[in-house]
Amino acid sequence: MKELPKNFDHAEAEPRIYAAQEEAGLFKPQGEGDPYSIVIPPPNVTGSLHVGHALNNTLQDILCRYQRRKGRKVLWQYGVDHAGIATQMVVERQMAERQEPHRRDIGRDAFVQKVWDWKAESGGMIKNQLKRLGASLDWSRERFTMDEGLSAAVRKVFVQLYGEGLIYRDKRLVNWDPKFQTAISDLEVENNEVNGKMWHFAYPLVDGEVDGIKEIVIATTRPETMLGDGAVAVHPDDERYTNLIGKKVRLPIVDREISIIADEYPDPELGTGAVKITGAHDFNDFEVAKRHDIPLIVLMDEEARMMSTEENNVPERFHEMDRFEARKLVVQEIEAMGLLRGIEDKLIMQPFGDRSGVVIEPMLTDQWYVDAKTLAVPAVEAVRSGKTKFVPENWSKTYYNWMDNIEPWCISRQLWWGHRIPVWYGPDGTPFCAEDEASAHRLATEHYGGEAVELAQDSDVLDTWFSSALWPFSTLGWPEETDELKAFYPTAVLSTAFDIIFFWVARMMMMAMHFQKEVPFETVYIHAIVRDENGQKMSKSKGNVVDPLEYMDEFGADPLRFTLAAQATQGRDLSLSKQRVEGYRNFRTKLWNASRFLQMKEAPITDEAFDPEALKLPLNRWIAHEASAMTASVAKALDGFRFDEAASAIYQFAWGTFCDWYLELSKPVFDGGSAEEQAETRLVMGQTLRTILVTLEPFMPFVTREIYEAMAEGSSLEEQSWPTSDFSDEKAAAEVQAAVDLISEIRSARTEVNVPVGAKLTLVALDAPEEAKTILANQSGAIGRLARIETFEHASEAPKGSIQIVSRGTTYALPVADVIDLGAEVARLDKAIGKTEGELKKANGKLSNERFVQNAPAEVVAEERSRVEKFSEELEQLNTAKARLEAL
RNA sequence: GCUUCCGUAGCUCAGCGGUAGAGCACUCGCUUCACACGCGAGUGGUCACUGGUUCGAUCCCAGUCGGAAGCACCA
Repeated sequence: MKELPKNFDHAEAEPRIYAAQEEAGLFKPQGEGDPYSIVIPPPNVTGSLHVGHALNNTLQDILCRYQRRKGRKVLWQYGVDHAGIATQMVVERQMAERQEPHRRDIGRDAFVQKVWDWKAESGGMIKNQLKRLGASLDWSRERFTMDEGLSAAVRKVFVQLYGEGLIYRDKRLVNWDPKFQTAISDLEVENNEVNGKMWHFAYPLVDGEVDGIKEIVIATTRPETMLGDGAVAVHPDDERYTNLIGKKVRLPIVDREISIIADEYPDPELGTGAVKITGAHDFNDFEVAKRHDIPLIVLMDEEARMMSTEENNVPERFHEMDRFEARKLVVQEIEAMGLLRGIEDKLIMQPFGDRSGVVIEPMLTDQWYVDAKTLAVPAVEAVRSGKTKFVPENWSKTYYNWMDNIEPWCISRQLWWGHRIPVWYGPDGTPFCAEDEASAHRLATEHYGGEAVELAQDSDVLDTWFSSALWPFSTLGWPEETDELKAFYPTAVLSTAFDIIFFWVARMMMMAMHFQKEVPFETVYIHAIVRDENGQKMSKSKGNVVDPLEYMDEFGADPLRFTLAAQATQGRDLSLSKQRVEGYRNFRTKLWNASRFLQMKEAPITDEAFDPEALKLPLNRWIAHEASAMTASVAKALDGFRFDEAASAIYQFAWGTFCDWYLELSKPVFDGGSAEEQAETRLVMGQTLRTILVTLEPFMPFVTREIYEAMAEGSSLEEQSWPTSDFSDEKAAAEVQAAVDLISEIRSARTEVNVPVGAKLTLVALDAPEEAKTILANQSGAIGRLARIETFEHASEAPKGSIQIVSRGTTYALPVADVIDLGAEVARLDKAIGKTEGELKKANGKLSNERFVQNAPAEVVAEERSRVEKFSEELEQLNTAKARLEAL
């Protein structure tokens, strides 16, 4: 044994241990066991570790380390994604800060090179942070979505889906981010409530009055879009407007005639019941416009500035005007024309780009789409049939809900950083989709009858999620048929927060089912959201973001990990508080000190053959019995993703059972036991510590390894397999438990009656049955030391001036003579009597209910009968004790 | 509006048909030879409310109230 220092220095030990393990190749797949794999949800290349990562990676690490102990050949696949918008934004910002030319000035290739340079320098910061956390990822297999291999996978998938008609080009409205000047997905749009206004504008009827009406009033929150109105719609059943349907109105400012049409879309209850239809700038209007063949009039350019063109008829004075300025001007002009009919204040939902923070504009553009509806069918079926399971199960509803309402997936982005769309256009715009330019040329040559032509590649790139949707198999080498793919696909678990079910899980499921004909993972484990200690969602704007690195600095990675695991309950968010982390730091210290105690008693972790059946001392048989129960329950908990239950089972056993009782009860063995008993106890101590360390290692990989190193003779923690002892000895367990109970009751009585802590007492067992006598004899050392009993006696009558306690049917008297506080003792007995009476009454009540006796299962009734018996006896003894006391 | 989830000790949360639990906090005591980041002993709960099912409900069902989240919509 190497002597453990008085304290564990996490700041020194953790990096040292991690480096040694990485060096030793322990994080790579080991051995010949049944493969087990997890792919990390790829962090953004721009990302740094936040508590969500800390939680998710702690849980994955626990699973991986646990499976390694169980002999599985584990691959935990690492990698990051290229985060199209985020990364381009970061690099552009950096260029601006350095006052370098804008990307448009340096051109596409130079800019992309700059991004690669940035990545080499500052990308993947999260890697070292994950190492600090102790994540046992296989770093040697690191992948990046823009790697050559993964890019090849992307091209292959695109080309195949295109060939199958599952990728197509279409002109539709998209969410346009005017800041980044690209389409973004619905999921990157945040809808926020803002204070807005609703303006009422009158559009005059062209042919004069109809039934006394000369105008129709529409309401809008976005006046600038009226310049592109193609119609006014009313509900066909809205009697106010029936006579106006088919009439024309004159659109002010642009001075254009548009029709009043009937459509189911307007809700007569809302606004004025008449809706302006701006097909090119509103998702709902777009649908209406399509139904009625209403022209789509585009008003804005890529920066969401107004345009004045021949097609849109917008007056020249609006040209290149910001959309919000245009709004003011439109209102002004309408008012000047006397057509403003009202302004209301209104809370409106406005879409914002989650990264740019600017108002998103619906824009009519050409984009590439994936036919998600078709791909979703097998992906849904895989979950319905149970091939992939959600844990907790109820998240599958969210998944179905999303999948059942899935929209075409817009995969093109007007960015420079990302996978370029593998489509080339001929001089007449004919698209040729191929995995590389040469193949595109072959297709083109064939198409144009042997003539070689110039081709221009589509300038857009693919949505980042397009490449990360392939992650579970592209990281394993696909489209190559690699050994890894064969061994590790499908993966065992995907662990993630619920907010990514749509973003990612759904898309991985679709791509995997289509290209592998096999699910990407057997289980989707959805973990909680980490909130602050007040249960508030963490956000930068609230300033309540907890930095996991700070906790690691202060307490080390082990306590943070244990805290996260212990709080990772299913179906509930977790609140992370410093106090909690501190508490588990204390647990680590407790274990450390217990190990130092073992060293003091010269009880190392040995490789000696250990057969619990051969143990002699009930104490040792008891702890072996408890230890095997603990390891079984931890395994069961982990198999069911109950990290909280697993953590608490270890904590309970290590502190509550091993330290508080076993080590204390071992002390009298070392005081007065035989040499054999001491040797046996040393052996069992070491074995039990080994069990604790092995089961705790997935949760606290650092301190467990440090202790094991120091305590073990000739073995290392990493070569231990998961303890699977099914040893059990109810008799020994009952005996030790009886002693533990008696000690507790004596301690409790002593305190309540104010017996001085140091006073050594005599314990008199009153008419004890044989069984109790045996236990008393076997456990006198333990009881003597822990309950401060000097002598043990047997009698039929309690000595005068005794505290009396009833434990497991036997009355024990503790003569304390003058020390006794008579009033306190009577109160104590009264309390016990009251409690027992209550229980007795409840049990009797049940048994006197005929229907209970008739209907309840026999064993429940029997249990209740034995409770009555037990409580009656106990009550009698307590009453006798009280009578005795009062007779004094 | 639709769909989830949650109301259990002061706090954070387990439990989920048959004796209410943990950690922290709190109170009292303790230099007991591993540990004061500790040891020992305690205090603290009509398990949100109302009905129903059941021999029996914190647990199942329905509703009410309170809180959170996601999705959709708001001209």
